[in-house]
Amino acid sequence: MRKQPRQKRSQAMVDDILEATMICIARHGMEATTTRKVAEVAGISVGSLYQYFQDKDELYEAVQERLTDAVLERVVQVVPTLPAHDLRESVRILLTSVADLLDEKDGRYLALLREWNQVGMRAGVERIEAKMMEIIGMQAAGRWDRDVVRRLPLVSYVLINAAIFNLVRYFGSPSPYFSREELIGALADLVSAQIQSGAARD
Amino acid sequence: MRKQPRQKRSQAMVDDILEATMICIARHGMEATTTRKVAEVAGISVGSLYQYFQDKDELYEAVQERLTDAVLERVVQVVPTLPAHDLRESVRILLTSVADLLDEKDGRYLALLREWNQVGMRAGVERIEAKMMEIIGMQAAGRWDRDVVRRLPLVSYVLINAAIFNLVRYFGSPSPYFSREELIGALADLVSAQIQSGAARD
DNA sequence: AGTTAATGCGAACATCCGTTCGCATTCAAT
DNA sequence: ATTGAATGCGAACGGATGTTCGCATTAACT
Repeated sequence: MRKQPRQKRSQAMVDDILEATMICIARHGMEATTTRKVAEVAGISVGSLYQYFQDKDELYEAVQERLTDAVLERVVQVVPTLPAHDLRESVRILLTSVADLLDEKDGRYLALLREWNQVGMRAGVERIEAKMMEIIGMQAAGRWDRDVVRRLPLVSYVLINAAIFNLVRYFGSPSPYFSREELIGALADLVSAQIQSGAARD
Repeated sequence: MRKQPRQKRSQAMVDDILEATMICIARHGMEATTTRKVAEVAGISVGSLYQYFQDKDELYEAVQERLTDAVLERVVQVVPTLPAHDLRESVRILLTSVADLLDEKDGRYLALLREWNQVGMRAGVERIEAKMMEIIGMQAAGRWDRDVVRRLPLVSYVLINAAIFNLVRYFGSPSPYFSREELIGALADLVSAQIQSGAARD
């Protein structure tokens, strides 16, 4: 990378490049995404691409950060509205806001989230997980009894992963047997029931 | 592919090649796995590889089938023992048998399952899912009340995905806060509670 | 032992990849 | 309008990849 972008045109370019990268990944997956294709979709040259990103990895890191930021932004946006609802409805609202994001822009975010196990992508899932843990923790504070809180880390882990991967899987190839809303409803049931019950075991 | 393997040495070779492919994927991921590396690990030449597999894709398909077969074999093996236990214990046994497989052979199966969203790999997850649905259905037959059974497809879908991806994620990078057994326990709680309760909603 | 078909090999080929670099263009400041 | 820096370009480079093909080796059968 030669320098930080100083002129307006180049700042817009960084944005175009990231957007183009996401489009490429959404179209043909991460493996088939090349610097040349990204440049082509962005309407620039490969050379310009390398002025703002040291290498392909750095490009992917930036794009992953974009995904994570987008998810977290949605989540944070709805958090203030949650105290007005019961647990199940809160979960439903939360999941719907993420699901809406995955539906946007021809599934650009969805395609990215699907590649979570690619090197350099895992950090994103961990950031999302951490934020969700925090939100659950806030809901729990002083309201639920000790036993529920004690098992919260494990239960949260399981539930967050369950929610994320069910959404990714369903949106990637929706089952004809139930709708998006039914899926989210089932997940909301799952999460709220499991948290409130405190999990049957000792 | 020139011909079907007729001699013993060549039949063993097909096996070596598949094993080598899995080792390569486990070591450096699917993206970094090349025909040359596979041949090297298998101790053969690239030319020989192409005698038994038309192209790289066919190799991957075969390897994915291997993974699916291995998982289903384990599952089918423990199914007859399930009626002796309650639902939660049944789920625990089932999950443990899959988890054991993922632990085997330096995580060869785990690495493969992580790449489920790669093209040509999704069929495997669907086969596993179908089998699990069948098992759950058998357990349900005549034993659970109508309302539980009616919601079974959706609830099963959610729970199976929750179980698979929680296992894959945990085994891929285990959390230091809880053990493998605790994770499986939590999943068993989740699945059994959710199925038996019939899900709180209408 | 000799013959033939099956099997194994690996250098060679075309293609594509990530990345670089010298040059052309544009911008901002004078 | 001139200048010097910032930005944009794309042909070119070295290396890796999937795949092929003619030849060497091995097994099976007479």
